[in-house]
Amino acid sequence: MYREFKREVESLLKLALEEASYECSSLELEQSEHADISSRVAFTLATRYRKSPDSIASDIVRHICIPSTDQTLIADVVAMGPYINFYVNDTFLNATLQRIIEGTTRRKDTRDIKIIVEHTSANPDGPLHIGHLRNAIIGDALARVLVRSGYRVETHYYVNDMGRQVAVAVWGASRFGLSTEKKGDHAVVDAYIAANRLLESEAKYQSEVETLMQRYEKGDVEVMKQYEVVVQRCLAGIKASLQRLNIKHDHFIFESRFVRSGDVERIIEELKQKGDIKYEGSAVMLRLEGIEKELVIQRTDGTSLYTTRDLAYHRWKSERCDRMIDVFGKDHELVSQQLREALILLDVKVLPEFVIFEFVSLPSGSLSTRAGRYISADELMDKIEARAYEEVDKRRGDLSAAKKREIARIVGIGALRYDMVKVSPDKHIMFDLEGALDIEKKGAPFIQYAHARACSILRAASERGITASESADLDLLRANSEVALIKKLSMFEYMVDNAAYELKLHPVARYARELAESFNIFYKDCPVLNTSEELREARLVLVECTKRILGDVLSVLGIEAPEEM
RNA sequence: GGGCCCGUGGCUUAGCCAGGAUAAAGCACCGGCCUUCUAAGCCGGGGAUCGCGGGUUCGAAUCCCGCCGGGUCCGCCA
Repeated sequence: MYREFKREVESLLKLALEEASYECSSLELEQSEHADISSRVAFTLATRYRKSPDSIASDIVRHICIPSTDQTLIADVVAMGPYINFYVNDTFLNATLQRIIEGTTRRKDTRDIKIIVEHTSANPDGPLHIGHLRNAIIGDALARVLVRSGYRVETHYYVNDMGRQVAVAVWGASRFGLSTEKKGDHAVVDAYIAANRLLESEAKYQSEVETLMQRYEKGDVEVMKQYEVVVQRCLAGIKASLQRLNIKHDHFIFESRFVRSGDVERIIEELKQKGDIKYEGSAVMLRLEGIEKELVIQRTDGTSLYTTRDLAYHRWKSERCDRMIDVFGKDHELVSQQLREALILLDVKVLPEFVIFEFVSLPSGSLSTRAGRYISADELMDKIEARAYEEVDKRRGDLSAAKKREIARIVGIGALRYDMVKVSPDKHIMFDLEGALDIEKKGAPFIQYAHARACSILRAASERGITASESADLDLLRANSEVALIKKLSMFEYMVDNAAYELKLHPVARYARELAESFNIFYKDCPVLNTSEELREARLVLVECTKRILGDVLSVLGIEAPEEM
């Protein structure tokens, strides 16, 4: 509803500026603690028209005419010094609640734009670790935000099955076997680590790995079968981990398909024609506009490279969507620029947009699957759920063990997901396990708790045979904490649209926390069940609306909303 | 060496792109609040020359230049 309010303010302000004959390019509207929306346009005009900002502001306000219809959402506009402050009216507050109750805030497929979001895409050589988790959680939440904002979204996991790493894992599996006891990804990583150790000490095995890669690229049936077993077992494990996190990809795209289909070959030929090419022996390098480092597109032995296969994948994607977004770690930044430039060269119309996030490192140093220096996502989830269980057990001894486990799962995974999206992606994260286990008070559990409280009130009401009624008199909701809460509720769609536009999630995480906070203050201030009948009906509507939006904002972040905790 | 990112109370961050109203939160710390819908809560308090130095501006955490500290990339790896 905030969006509608802002639009009305924009049109009124624009009109007033015309009538007062001021010209400016921007209305300079901003959210403010002093008003529901505020314009500082008077500052800009002051320089040009050589008048004091204060007098310009009051001049503009004199020209603003708030319509007297019952459609308007604006109660008042005042000049506070140089600022022009707008305030919402009762229509706005009531309409906010009505729209939530009617469910008209949902905007499914309203944009008719299809976006492919690629995320996670960890090599199938072992389990996911914290670094992959940041990628997966950002990617998944981004996809959810985009869906909620009205886009059609498809999520991809790009499987690098042709790289050296996987070849090493396959080689290791054939030499050491794969544990049948362990979860697939953990079984594969054992073989992978053992293989790396052996390869480091005895160089003679290197050629065996290379042979394996060449045979796989050529489509050797026997080698393909070997790969199939290893990759599928590993992916099965990875999928299971992702499922625990509430993450599911629509498609797993194997890079090998682009080699086998001849697409990679075609790309290389086209680049040779269109690009600034340099040969070094039989290797082919491509010079790209504005990038110092040239890109190798074909190796001396004629086999393909990751970037070339990725080019084929992106061109293929571009024919299937209107926009594509790749979630990449910071280490892929240069690659992403090369990718983009090469795609332009290939005349691809839909270019990838990149969401780049900074690294996650351990106090002991950077992460390395190869060296076995990582905390697996599974281990982390186990620990965090166990920690959450202690907390639930302490507070809710009355519940069954199964119920407590369920709540611990929701709270633990929620806390993990929230931690990953609450900060800007370009902030480096030093991962500290103890810190993560110490479930932050104002993180996901805080928001989930507010949701559980809302549910608890509604449950108690329905036990007494009272439900949120449509005939409730919403004009009764005018206590400070009630108004503050309704205003927060009105911001939800606006926040989501903004996040979808900026491709940034942390403002949504922040909003979720603020909404929970507003509800907690209301909860303290305003008894719902224990008050007059009219007020009770109205407050139940507010509680119902808050429960829905809390549930919605959590769901946009991929976090479950418990009914009790 | 070059590119990119980060540097805001003891700790973790928001605000920076589109400069303006007392620099905003959380954790930690101190003090209050459970005979009323879950205290994973609420209320109050102390604590920051926004890394440093210049510049632009009526006005700079925000823009520009130069430093300093930290990270990362610069493979015929992915």
